[in-house]
Amino acid sequence: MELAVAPRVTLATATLRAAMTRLSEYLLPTEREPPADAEALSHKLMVRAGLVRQIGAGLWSWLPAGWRTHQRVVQIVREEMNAIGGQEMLMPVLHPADIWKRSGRYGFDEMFTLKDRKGADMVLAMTHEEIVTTHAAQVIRSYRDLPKILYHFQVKERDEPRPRAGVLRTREFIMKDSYSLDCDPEGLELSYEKHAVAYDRMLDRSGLEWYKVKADVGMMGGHGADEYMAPCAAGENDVVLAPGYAANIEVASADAQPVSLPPAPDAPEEVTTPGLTTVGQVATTLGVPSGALLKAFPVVLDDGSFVLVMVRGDHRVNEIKLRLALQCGFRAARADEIEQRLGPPGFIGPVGAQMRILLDQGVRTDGGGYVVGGNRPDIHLSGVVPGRDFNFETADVREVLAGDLVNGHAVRIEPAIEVGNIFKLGTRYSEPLGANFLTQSGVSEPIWMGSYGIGPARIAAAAIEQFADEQGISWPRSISPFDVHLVTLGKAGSEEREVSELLYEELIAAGLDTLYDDRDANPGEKFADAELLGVPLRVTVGRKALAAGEFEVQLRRGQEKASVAVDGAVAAIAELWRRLP
RNA sequence: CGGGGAGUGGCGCAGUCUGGUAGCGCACCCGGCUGGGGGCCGGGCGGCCGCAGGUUCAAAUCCUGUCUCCCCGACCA
Repeated sequence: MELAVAPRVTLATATLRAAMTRLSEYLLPTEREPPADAEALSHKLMVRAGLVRQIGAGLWSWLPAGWRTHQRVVQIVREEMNAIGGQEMLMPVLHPADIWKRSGRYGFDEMFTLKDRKGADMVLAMTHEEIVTTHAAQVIRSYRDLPKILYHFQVKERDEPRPRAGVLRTREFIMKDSYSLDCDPEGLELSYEKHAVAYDRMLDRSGLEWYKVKADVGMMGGHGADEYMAPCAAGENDVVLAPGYAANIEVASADAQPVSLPPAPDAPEEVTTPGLTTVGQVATTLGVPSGALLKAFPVVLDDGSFVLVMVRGDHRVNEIKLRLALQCGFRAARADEIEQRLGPPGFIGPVGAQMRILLDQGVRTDGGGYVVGGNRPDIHLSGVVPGRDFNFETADVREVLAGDLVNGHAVRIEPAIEVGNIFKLGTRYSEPLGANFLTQSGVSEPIWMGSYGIGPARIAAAAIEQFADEQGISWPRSISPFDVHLVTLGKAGSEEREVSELLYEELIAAGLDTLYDDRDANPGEKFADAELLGVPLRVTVGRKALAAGEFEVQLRRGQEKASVAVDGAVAAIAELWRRLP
């Protein structure tokens, strides 16, 4: 049996080729059962498929096959960063604490800190804004030195309160973080847009389903942020989606679904509600929808003043949106404070309240009476009309619900994992760290910065979450640890085995990354392992097909089977590979 | 940080209540059979039962302390 010499195919990942990948020699410790404590699908499958192993809470080692996937994602990210003019560098993980003290970001609970032998405070990198900015301060002198996009792939250390779901939320992980340095807001805008383009391409190339959503800037500070979300069951965030709209639920805004209100009488009426302290209880007892109630959420601002936040009974206050609306930090009022300022918790309301009242914009103010707490034990008021019975300011502070409307379309809400984010930092770091440059007119100004992160491990895990089936992982071809999983069914010395050896060499020569299952194992075990690992193409060399002059090929996704003629097999396999998702 | 659960061989577990010197399945090693969906037979290796202290003639088992891990929530630059 002779194999036709295949034309050499050029593949994007050609530079990553590794030589010997015979399963008989390869470290791929597959397990039949998932770890008992694993919950998330990707966690179970990554361990079962031999991709990763845990060494402590939120601390994971990448085994050879898992690392291949990680590195493939890294390479995609690198290529797209380079394509927008990014310059790859490397900054340390261990930092002098002083730099973080100067930027005002020292002492977070999530920050790992330590002392060196001289007793100097050190920190482990949570991110690298402080470090790049320090370098920029040292090195950037003039507008002629700008703009720049600098990036690296480096370990981040975060003492997460609760690591979870395998590789999805860890205390140590590799992130590609890039930083743009510009002269002015316009320059930053351009760098930000370049990153948006690069991120779109990275995620498309990685084969993921993903959304770009509007996001909270959080404690990064700055002027604007988008997040890249991969929908999956193990996701930690909820994204709100409608045609032409995508936002993190933390900042999402939509029109509330209407609720029918009873007509309001001329004045509020007292109703007795003994012991009824929840919206559900009151609504049921009074026979009105819970949306016809107003819920009071008293908060104490950082300046000590009280604000009574009111949302519809079927809505929830979104604390991030509330913080944005208040432009101020706050905490929920304590029971004793509520008692003192308003009335018994469970019966508080806006009528007669001597404080600022913030009414969510989902509340109708065009007539119709609401039920509110009466600020006295066992008393509610019905027929309350905002504006008539109490004064208020309006703000959008409620959490969006599935079915709410954006541009007339009902939104849906999906769990998703954040795989990347882009932030406009502005001068948040350049000012405190003195990263200034001289403008054309000789004036010293702070550099305008942006910061952009993406997590290869999360991309890998999200891909598993999105495409796995009963049998195991089903990789998108661009980030699969291998291109082809070659299974020989022949015993040592058989014809199948000899042909497999030749085919293996030819596949590699053709530029296809091939894992060769040359173990002396039963077919069932080989197939089960192949499906668990999830390489997109499986080529099987078996006696019957070989006698017919064919190899069997199975596409992992959908498990569709096909045959290729032994003559020209490599070219045919390469062609199949090219057409994979 | 609040709530819940768990630490026994590489993985999954039983044994703990009722103390007597550790067991099962898979994996692994050796030999043989089988050879298209985790197959079969025989023979083996491997664990100071998370750690420390205590009670006892005797502790995986009872007591005290401690460490670790997981899940839900809070948190999440």
